[in-house]
Amino acid sequence: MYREFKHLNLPAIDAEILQFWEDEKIFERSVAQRPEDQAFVFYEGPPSANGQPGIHHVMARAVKDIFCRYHTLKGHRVERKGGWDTHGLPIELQVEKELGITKEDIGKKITVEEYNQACRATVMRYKDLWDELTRRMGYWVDLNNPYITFENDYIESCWWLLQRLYDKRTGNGESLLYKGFTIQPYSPAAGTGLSTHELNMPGCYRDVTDFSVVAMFKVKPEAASAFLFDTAGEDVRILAWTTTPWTLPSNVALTVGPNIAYAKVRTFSPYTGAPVSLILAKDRLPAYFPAENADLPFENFQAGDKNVPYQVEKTFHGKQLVGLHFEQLLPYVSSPELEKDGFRVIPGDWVTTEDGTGVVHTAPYFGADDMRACREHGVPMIGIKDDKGRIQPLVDKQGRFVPEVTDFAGFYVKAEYYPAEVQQAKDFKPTDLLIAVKLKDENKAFRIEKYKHPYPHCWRTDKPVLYYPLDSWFIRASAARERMAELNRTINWKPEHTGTGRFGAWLENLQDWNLSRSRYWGVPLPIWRTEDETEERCIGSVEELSREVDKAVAAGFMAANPFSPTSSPSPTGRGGAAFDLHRPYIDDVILVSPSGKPMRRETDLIDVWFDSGSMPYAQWHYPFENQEKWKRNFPADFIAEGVDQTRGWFYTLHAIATLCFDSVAFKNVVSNGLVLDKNGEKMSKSKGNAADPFDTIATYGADATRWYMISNAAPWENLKFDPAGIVESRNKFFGTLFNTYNFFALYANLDGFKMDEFNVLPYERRSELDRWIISKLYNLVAEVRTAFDDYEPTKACRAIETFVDEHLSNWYVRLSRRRFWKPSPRSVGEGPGAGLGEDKTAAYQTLFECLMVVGQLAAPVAPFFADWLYRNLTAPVKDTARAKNSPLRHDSVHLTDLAQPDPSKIDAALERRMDYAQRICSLALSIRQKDKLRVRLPLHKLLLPVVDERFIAEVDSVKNLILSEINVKTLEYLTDASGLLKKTAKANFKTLGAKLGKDMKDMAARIAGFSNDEINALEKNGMLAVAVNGTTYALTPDDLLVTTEDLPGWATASDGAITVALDVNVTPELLAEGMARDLVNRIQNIRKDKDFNVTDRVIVTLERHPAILPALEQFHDYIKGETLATDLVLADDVLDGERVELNDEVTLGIEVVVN
RNA sequence: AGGGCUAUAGCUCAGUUGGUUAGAGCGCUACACUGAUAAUGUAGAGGUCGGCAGUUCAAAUCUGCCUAGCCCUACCA
Repeated sequence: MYREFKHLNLPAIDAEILQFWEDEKIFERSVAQRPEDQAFVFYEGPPSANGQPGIHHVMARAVKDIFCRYHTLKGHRVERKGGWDTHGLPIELQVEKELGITKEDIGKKITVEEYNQACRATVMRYKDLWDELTRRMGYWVDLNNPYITFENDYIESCWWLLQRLYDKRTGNGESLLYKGFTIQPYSPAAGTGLSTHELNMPGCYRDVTDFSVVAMFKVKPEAASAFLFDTAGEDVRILAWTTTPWTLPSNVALTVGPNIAYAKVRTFSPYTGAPVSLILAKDRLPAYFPAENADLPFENFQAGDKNVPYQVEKTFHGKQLVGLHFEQLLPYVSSPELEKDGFRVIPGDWVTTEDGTGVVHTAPYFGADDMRACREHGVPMIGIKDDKGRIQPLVDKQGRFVPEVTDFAGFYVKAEYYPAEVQQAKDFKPTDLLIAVKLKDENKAFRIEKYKHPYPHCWRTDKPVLYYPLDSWFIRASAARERMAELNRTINWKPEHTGTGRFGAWLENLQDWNLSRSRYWGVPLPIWRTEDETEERCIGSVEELSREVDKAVAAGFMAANPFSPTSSPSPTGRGGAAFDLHRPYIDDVILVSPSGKPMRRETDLIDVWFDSGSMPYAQWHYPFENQEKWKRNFPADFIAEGVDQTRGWFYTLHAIATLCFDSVAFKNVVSNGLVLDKNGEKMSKSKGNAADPFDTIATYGADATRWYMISNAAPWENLKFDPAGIVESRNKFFGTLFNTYNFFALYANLDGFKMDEFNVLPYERRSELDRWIISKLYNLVAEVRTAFDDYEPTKACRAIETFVDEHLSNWYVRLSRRRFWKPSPRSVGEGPGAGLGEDKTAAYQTLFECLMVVGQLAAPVAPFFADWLYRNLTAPVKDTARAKNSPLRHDSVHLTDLAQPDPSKIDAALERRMDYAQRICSLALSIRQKDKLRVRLPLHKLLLPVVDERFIAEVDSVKNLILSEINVKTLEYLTDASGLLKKTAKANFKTLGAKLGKDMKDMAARIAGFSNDEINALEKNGMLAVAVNGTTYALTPDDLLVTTEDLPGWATASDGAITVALDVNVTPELLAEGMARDLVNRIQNIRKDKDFNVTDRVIVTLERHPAILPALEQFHDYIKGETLATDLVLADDVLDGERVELNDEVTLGIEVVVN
C-alpha cells in the first residue's frame, strides 16, 4: 500500500525525515557511497558561534546545501567539513562588555591569560543553537569534525603559510611578508590604533568645530615657475586649506589636480595688506573673492579695508604647477633630502574643487592619501631621527609636538588631550589657533576661520583620533596584483558583476594587506626579532620552534623547552603538546639569534581574515597531515557566502592561494544578498523586525522556507522576507505536489497498483497525453540540470513549479482523472498492462515516473519533502527493488542517481500539438463563460478556421482531449475552400524592419488594410510586390502575421493565430444530457458529503420532477455508471434525502444510501 | 566621496539578439469546475516599464545625465 494522508503537514514531514536521516546515517552514506576520486569540493566559510543565528543564515546555508546535494545526486563525493571562526574583534568586544573591562585593563585588572580564557569560553557559546539550526533546516555539513581556528593545529598551518610568504621573494628580492608602517587611526589618549570597525561604531563620527587655515606657500623663482612671475620680485603664493593646522609644520608638498584649472590672482594680503599674487583653483575663486571686488581700484586700497580688490591675471592647468618648489611654511625641521626633493607641487587625481582651494596641503605622516602621494612622487618624509636612525613624526605618541618644533614643543595638538582644567582655563588657546596666529603674524595666512565638520573619535576615550604612522606587518599583496586579477578572471562569479566590478575593480587598486593587530585573542605572529632589529626569524611549525627553543635553552635564554613532552611544564604550567600557542604563553618563548642575541616575538597578532583565508589548508592541518586529502580538495569547486564577504573571506582565500600556490582557491562562487524584512528594511533586534529562524521552520517547515527563499528571487538579490510568501510556496507548490501524490496513492491502492520497474509499458504504447507529460518531464530534467550547473537555483525552482502546477496537476492529472476513476477491465495474462488494462497501467506508470523525477529534481532545495515523496513512492516495492538491485532500491532520494536528460523522450511536435489543445480549450471555455453556458451542458460543434494543413493534422491528433475537456460533440475545420474565412494581416516587424527602415510605418498601415485576395495571392505565389513611398518591396509570407476574423453568426474567440468558434445552439437532447451531468454531480457531492467510500455501491432515489425526466429517460445507465448506483428510482416524495438546488428554477429531493 | 547593485500592476517577480496587445503568481471582484483540492479555470479591475534627453523606421530593452533605495570601501585637505 502507498501511504495516504489527510492533510499536508510539512513540520511533521520534517520531523519524520530528520529522524530517519539520523537513524540511517543518510548524510554520511550519501558522501561515502561516492568515489573519492570524483570529488566536488566545497568549502564552508565558518560562522562565529558567539552570536545567535538569524534567518539570513538559513538563506546562506540553503544556497550552500543546494549545490552540495545537487552534485551528490550527480554522483560526486561532496565532503563538507564544518568549521568555527573563533578569533576576532567581535569576540573580544563581547568579552570585554561582559567582564565590564576595557582594553587598558588587560594585563592590569585581568591577566592576558584570564582574558584569553574568557574569549575561549565565549566563542562556542551558541554552538548548540547553531547545530540545532543546521539540523532543523536540513543543512548537511559535518558537525562532528569541524575545524576550529583557535586550535593549535589550525594555528600551526597558518604559521606555515606565513613562513611561506616570508620566504617568498618578489623580483626585487623583497619578502612577501614585511614590516612597515601605515597611516592608521590612532588614539593618543588610549595609546592604541583603532580598526575601521571601531571607527564605524555609532557615535564615533561627530561634528566638531576646528580652526581652519588657508595658508600661503611662497613659490620659489626658478625656470619652471617663471610663467607665474610677471613682475620682478613679485610675491607669488599658492593657497592651501587645512582643517588640521597642527599638521602644517609637517608639510612637505602641495597636491594639485593635473587637469583642474587654476588661476593666478593679483591682490593684497588680507591680514597685512601687502601686495601678493595668489594661486588657487579657478572654480574656487568665488569662495574667496567676491565678484564685486574685482572692479575695485588697486590704488585706493589701504591695509585693513574690508573689501580687498583683486584681478585674475591668468589661468592654467594644474600640471603646469607640478614640480614647482616653494619655501617651507614652518621651517622647524628639514633635511638635505627634503631640500632637494621636498617642498614642491605634486599631482593627485583625487583632488577636487568642492571646497578648499583645489590645492591640498600634504603631510605624509598624518594622512593615508598624503603618504601614498608622497611615496609615489618620491617626496621624502619629514621628521626627526630616533636612535636607530628611523625618521619619527613631529608629533609623539601622546599627541604632543616634539622639542624640535620649538614654538610649540610639548603642546598637545588637539585641545581635548589636555586635562579638563587646562582646557577650561580662561586664557587657554588650542594649539591649532596658536599656529594660525603665528602664520597670520608672519604673513603666511590668507584666511582663518572656524569650521564645523565630522571628525572620528575614539570610542573608548571619547577623544579625537589622529591619523598617525604605526608599525605593522604587511603581506605584499600588491606584488601579485596582476596575477590575482588574471586568476580572478577564471572564476565563475554569481552574479558576474561582483567578480568584475566589486571584486575585480578593487583588485586593480590593491594595496598591501595590513596583517598586524595589537590585540590578545588571535593567531600570534610567528616572528622573533632581536632588540636592535638586525636579526629576525619567522617560524613555520611547532617542531621548528621547539628546535629553536632547545638552542635558546642551551644559550641560557630559556629555562626549559615547554614543547618537549619530556620537559617539565613551562613557567605557565602547560607543557608538551598542550602548550597553548596563544598569548601570553607564546610571548614567554625567547629564541637565540645566529649571533647569540636573544630574540623576542613581535607582539602583534594577525588579522583574523588570515585565519579564514587559510582554511583550505588549515582545516586539514596541511602540510603536517592529510597531504593527499588536501591535494584532492584544492581548490574548491564551489563556495558561497554573503556579498559582504567579497573583500573579506573571498579576498583572503584568493590572496593566500595566489601568493602561496599560484592558484585560485575556488572555481565557482555565489555571493548572496541580504535578507531584509518585508518592507525592505534591514532586520535588527533593536527594530524588532528580525524573523526567528526556529519559529519560521517550526511553523512552515524547512522546505517551504527554503523553497520560498530560493524561488522568490536570485540568491544575490536582496530578499524581502515575508512569511506570506512561505505560505504561498507551501500551498501552491508543496500543496499541489502533495495532492498529486495523494491522488496517485488513493487510486493505486484501490486498484492494487504497484510500480514494477521491470515491467514498464514502452512509451510508444502510451497515450498522447502520457507521452506529452513525459516529454515535458525530460525537458524539465534538462532545464533544471542546466540551471543548477549554472548556479541558478531560482531558475530551477521556477521551472519545477511550472511543471508541477501547470503541466502535471492542472493538465495531465485533470485530463487523466477519468482514466484512474473508471473501473478496470481486469484483464488477465502476463506483461505490462495485464490486470489493470493497458491504458490504466500507462497512466499509473507515467504519473509515478513524473513524481519520482520531480522529487529528485526538487531534492536539493526541498530535501525533506523530496525524501518523504521518494520513500512513499518506493516503500511498497522496496523489498523487491533491493532483491533485484533496481533503481528504486535506495533508502533515500539523496542516495539515488539523478535522472539523466534523454532527448529520445522529448517530442517537440507533440508539445506543440498539446499547446494548441490547451489554447483551443482555453478559448472555448472563455466563450462559454461569456455566453453563460456552463461546462456540464454539452454543445454540438467547435469550428476552427485554419490557414494551413499542418495545423489540421496536429489538432486532429489531440481532438478527443479537446472535445472531452470542453464538452463538445464534434470538431470541424473551416478552410479557405469554404469561402467563409475572412483574414486579416499584420506586419511582421521583425522581418520587415531591417528591409524597410523608414518605410516601416507606412508599410504596416498598408498591410493592415490588405484584402482577403491580397493575402491569398501572397500565400499562393509566395511573393507580393508592394509599393510604399515610391519604393517597391517584395513581401514573402513570413512578412505577414495572418489571423482570421470573427465568423458572423458564431460565438468566437481568438489568441494569436488561433481562432475558435462555438456552435451555441442548445437542443433538447443536449439539455437532457447536461441535466444528466448535473444530476451526477449532485449525487457525487452527496456521496462526498456523507463520507462514503469511493467504491461504495449506492441506491439513488430522485424526486419526480418534469425537468429531469428527459435526462433520466435518455441517460439512465450513464447516471448509474458514474455514481456507482445499483438502482436509480423515482419517487413522488423523497423524505429522508437532501434538498438540492439543480438550477435557478428547480430544487430537487435526492436520497443516496449505501446498498 | 568612490565602486557596485536595484527601480516593470497594490505585493513578489519574469521579460531572449531592440520588433508593435509588456506577462506570471499572490491579493481584489464576478462567474464556473471539482469523488486529488490549503487546489483549479474564465473574465474584470489594476502599468506615463523611476525621471529627462539621445540613438533608431521601432526603446522596458542600447547610450548619456539625473533621482531614490541598498551594499561595500573611504581620514577628502
